Amino acid sequence: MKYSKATNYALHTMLYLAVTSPKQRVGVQPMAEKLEVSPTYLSKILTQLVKAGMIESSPGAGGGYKLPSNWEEISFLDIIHAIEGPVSMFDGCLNHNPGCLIQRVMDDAEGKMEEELKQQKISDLAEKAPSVL
Amino acid sequence: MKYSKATNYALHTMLYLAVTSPKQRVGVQPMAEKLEVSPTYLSKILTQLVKAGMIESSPGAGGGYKLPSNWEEISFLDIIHAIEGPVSMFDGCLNHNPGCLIQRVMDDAEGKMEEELKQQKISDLAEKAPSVL
DNA sequence: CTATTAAGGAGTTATAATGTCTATAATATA
DNA sequence: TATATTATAGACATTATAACTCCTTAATAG
Ligand code: SF4
Ligand code: SF4
Repeated sequence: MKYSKATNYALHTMLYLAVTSPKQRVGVQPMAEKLEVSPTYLSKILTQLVKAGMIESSPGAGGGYKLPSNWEEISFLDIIHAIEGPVSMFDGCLNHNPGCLIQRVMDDAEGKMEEELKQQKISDLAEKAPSVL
Repeated sequence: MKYSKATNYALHTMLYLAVTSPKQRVGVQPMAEKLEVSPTYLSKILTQLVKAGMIESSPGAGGGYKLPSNWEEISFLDIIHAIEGPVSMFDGCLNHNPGCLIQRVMDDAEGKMEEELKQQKISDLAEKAPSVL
């Protein structure tokens, strides 16, 4: 029951982009250095974020990543879901009882957490901590 | 980012005990059959629960497990912590900034979930769904 | 055309979860 | 006391997943 390092990297790169360049493009290398992770591995995570619409990419010289136009709406939950997938954290139900209580309690609790993560926008953090990285 | 099967088993055995025998002792075998898991593996999980004070055990003939006297106070969170440990789900902080915001947001969100899990008692489920297993 | 950068796929390694086996300890009962 | 029963413990094996590497391909700017 731990968030993966990939999620950690994703959150940090998003914050990095929000702080340093809402408009300019940034390549993998500088971010990989900051996070102390290999560029190739971080690249995979960034590709996942692109597919989820969290960032935009362009190849070639002068290319790199940048935030999309709606970046101020992006929440922690969006980023986490982009990496971890939207699946439920608990799926121990054998379905021998429709509307079971164990499953419902767990889902409800997870819902509370997601509610909070949905309200936390990456743009808020960029304002409050402009030099966090 | 998924709860382990062990946590699933733990929750189910606790509910089993709460429903079938708040006072009588139950061995591993019947529970292992219900959950379709090997008795030896379930045994380890039960031992963890014993050490955490979630259940009480006695060896020998006629032995087995039973709930402690304060069983009505036991919450989902207690059981989950007994298995998963009390550690934070997110620890991606390199500590290069005291009171960082990413870590705080994640911890706050986790706190919301735990708050909910703390309020959900296993005894409530036993009342509401007496024949769930 | 060439340098630069992202994307994709196949593989490897590391780590943790899951499960098995065997031996030991404790208890009730005959 | 002797025996059957049950939990506990540790070492081990297996499996699943995360984490990471390497190499190739595609796209773009100049
Ligand atoms: S969560 Fe409920 S319905 Fe699902 S397997 Fe467990 S007891 Fe049965
Ligand atoms: S969570 Fe904040 S302080 Fe910790 S490593 Fe990330 S940016 Fe730095």
